Amino acid sequence: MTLADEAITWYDANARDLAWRQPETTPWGVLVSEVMLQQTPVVRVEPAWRSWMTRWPTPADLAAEPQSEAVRMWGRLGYPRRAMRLHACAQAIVERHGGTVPDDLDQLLALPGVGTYTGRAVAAFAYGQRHPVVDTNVRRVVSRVVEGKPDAGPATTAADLVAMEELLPEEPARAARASIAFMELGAVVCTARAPKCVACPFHDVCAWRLTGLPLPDGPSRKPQRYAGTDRQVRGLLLEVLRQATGPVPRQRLDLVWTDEVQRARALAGLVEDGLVESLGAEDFVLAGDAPRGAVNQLS
DNA sequence: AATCCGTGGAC
DNA sequence: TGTCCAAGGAT
Repeated sequence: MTLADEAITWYDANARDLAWRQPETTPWGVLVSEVMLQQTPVVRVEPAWRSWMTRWPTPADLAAEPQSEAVRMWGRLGYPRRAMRLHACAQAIVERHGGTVPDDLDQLLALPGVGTYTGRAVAAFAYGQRHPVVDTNVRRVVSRVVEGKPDAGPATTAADLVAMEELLPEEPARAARASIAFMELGAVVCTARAPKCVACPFHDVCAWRLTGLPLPDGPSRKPQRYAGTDRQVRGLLLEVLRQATGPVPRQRLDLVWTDEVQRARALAGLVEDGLVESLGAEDFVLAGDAPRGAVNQLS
């Protein structure tokens, strides 16, 4: 039995029954799930995915609505520009691909918000193709089991893709299943903290365990701060704009954060990023909410 | 390559 | 409480 075979056997018996894993899920449904799962936990994605797919069952359904509706529907999943890009992605799918999610990896990678992980995930999980799919879970599992290291590097590298490719079975559908199995293993057993080695199918072959579960060496990389950052201020501003049904006066936005300089910088950033539009200089809306022709192009 | 980009739950 | 981290992407 290869590692992939072991992983698949384990997955067949232990896979979570997630909404987007139902056989009737469309490639669009897979794509939406993958974008939502970028840095957001499964438990928070499930209800959002159901609502999203009910409202916009196809790319054309989403593409026909303003971006602001996508950002509102996104709610508090975090990183709202993912919603913006998913909306742009739906429009690109309609324009370039006649409303069908492409099955070609290069075409997938050309879509807004679709990077190395997401493009491969859609090609493999929606279309059953044989591509290595490497996310944080896969990197951690391979790092521990194969390399004996407690943690993987911070981002997917070309070397990671090659290493994973060599672990995959030849048959495409089975390769895709191996990838989802490695991911699931990393998500529920070989977790970042407190891994459940007793429940792991690699218990007896894991290089990390066989060398005594060594701790990470060297300084860990800097934790990302959140409190007090522009990201927090942007989040507060956007929350107000999501709730609003009409233009929001600047004075209302002034209430969310006392530091005027930082507040102004955060708001300008949201406009720069295309999440917010200004109406005149004193009113703001979620981008897409503005009546046609009402947007002040300069500020 | 390093940083930025939201949010909430577990410890 | 503060820290860590959760199916990344873009620049």
